[in-house]
Amino acid sequence: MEHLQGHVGKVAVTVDLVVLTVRDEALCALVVRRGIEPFRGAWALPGGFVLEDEGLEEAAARELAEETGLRPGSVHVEQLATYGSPGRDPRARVVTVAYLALAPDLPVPAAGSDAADAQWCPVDDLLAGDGLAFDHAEILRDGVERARSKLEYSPLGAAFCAEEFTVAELRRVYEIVWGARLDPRNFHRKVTKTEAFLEPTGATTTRDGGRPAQLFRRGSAEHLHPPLLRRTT
Amino acid sequence: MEHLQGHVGKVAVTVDLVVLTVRDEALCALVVRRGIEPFRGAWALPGGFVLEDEGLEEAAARELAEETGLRPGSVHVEQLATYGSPGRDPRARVVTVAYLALAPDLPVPAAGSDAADAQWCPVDDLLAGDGLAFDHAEILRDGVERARSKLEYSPLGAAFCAEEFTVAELRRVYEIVWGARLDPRNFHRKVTKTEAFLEPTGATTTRDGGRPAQLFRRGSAEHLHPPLLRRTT
DNA sequence: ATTATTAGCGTCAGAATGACGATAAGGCGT
DNA sequence: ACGCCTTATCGTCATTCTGACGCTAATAAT
Repeated sequence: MEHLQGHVGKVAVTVDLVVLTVRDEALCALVVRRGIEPFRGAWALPGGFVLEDEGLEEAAARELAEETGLRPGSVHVEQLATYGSPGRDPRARVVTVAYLALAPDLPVPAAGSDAADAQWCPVDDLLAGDGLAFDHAEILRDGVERARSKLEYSPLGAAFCAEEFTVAELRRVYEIVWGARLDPRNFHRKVTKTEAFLEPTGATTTRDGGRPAQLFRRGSAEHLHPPLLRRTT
Repeated sequence: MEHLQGHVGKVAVTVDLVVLTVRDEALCALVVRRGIEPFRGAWALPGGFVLEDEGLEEAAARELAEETGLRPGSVHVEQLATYGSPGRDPRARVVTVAYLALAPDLPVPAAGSDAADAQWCPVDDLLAGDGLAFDHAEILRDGVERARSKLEYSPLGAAFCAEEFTVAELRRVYEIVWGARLDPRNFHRKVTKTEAFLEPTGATTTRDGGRPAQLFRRGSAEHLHPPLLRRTT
């Protein structure tokens, strides 16, 4: 950190977004089709350059809005990690700061912007093949793993749900993100007994069929104590 | 991610290191005295520019070696977070990728390099005052919080210990990093009963006084199941 | 009304944890 | 050699948390 003269290479800095949602019984990520080389025609994570005088978080929020047109309040965004291998972009040295966003099932990506077409795609499909541009498969993998951990230690599973949701809807989120079945009764006990995890709205719904279920909002808790761990194996 | 032309500002990228160790009953961080403006004379986290054709992790490892002269094997290094507020460096736009390193109590920083003098300083002192350059107080705070969490969910407390250590030495690490007292008997039960947390060496030592204690090495576990949580409050 | 379906409560056994007693095995002073 | 101090390590017991699973409640469809 001693000299700022030009003998050190300046590099381009981008933000890339791992935007996850739960749709059609699958954990899905937002991907855009690349219109130019390299990786023309391949899927890529949405993202773009950090502008001058723009903070990283700010850039991520801007890209997210451009790409999805969602109201900022309803989406959880956090920094994921930074990727800067010299060869990750064949054109030039590019360091990218990846952000993880957890969103409820949104209408449809509002596209409209640069990216030809943006769409939700199951992460299992994206990670199974080799179709993602650059090192985006690695970034996506890290994002998915982070999301899985978040469900254990934080109440952020609710970020995948609508503003108001039932315990069963929240449980489906857990089951789909973790890829494991959970006992409905034990899950119900855990989330309702954990302080500040859920906040009852007083209303009920029958949209899941059967007996009416209470509707909840996200509680004020930041962390889960104790956590809700997957697999005791 | 569509055009790489020059209409986007290129920025300088640095790595900064939060190197933590446990010394003299306190959690300490490695800091260097700044020799030039801005913040001349203030303490700063060690760090430096990422060279061309150098990966981020690689740059962090290089800086760590330059600053401490330690054998790479004995130190745990992981990416912490990236900081890039437009105003964080008054001279120019600088994005820094912070790394967290957990080290055993090393002889003394080998200084020798650029940084005038490097030394260990208790994090409580560093965070109490306002003496850290740039946004390094925020970075350090994040690093300390990450370290505290790591102790809960991973066996990395051992990264603060020598190659071979006793249960009591490991417990002291927890107590100092968390700033809380732990019951020696319950701690002993937890760490010895958790699969692959510790690997017995067969040897014993009396360096802590009293009855000889078994020596252990870090086990192969990556995570703790179930975790070792602080405060049940 | 009957049935299907989901919500939500209750029970019980096993695991994990916190509090803490008791014993083991060294060093040390006398 | 002997007792004492210190720390290591094991054990007990009550409490809490979890997994497995039975049972009743409340609605929609028939």
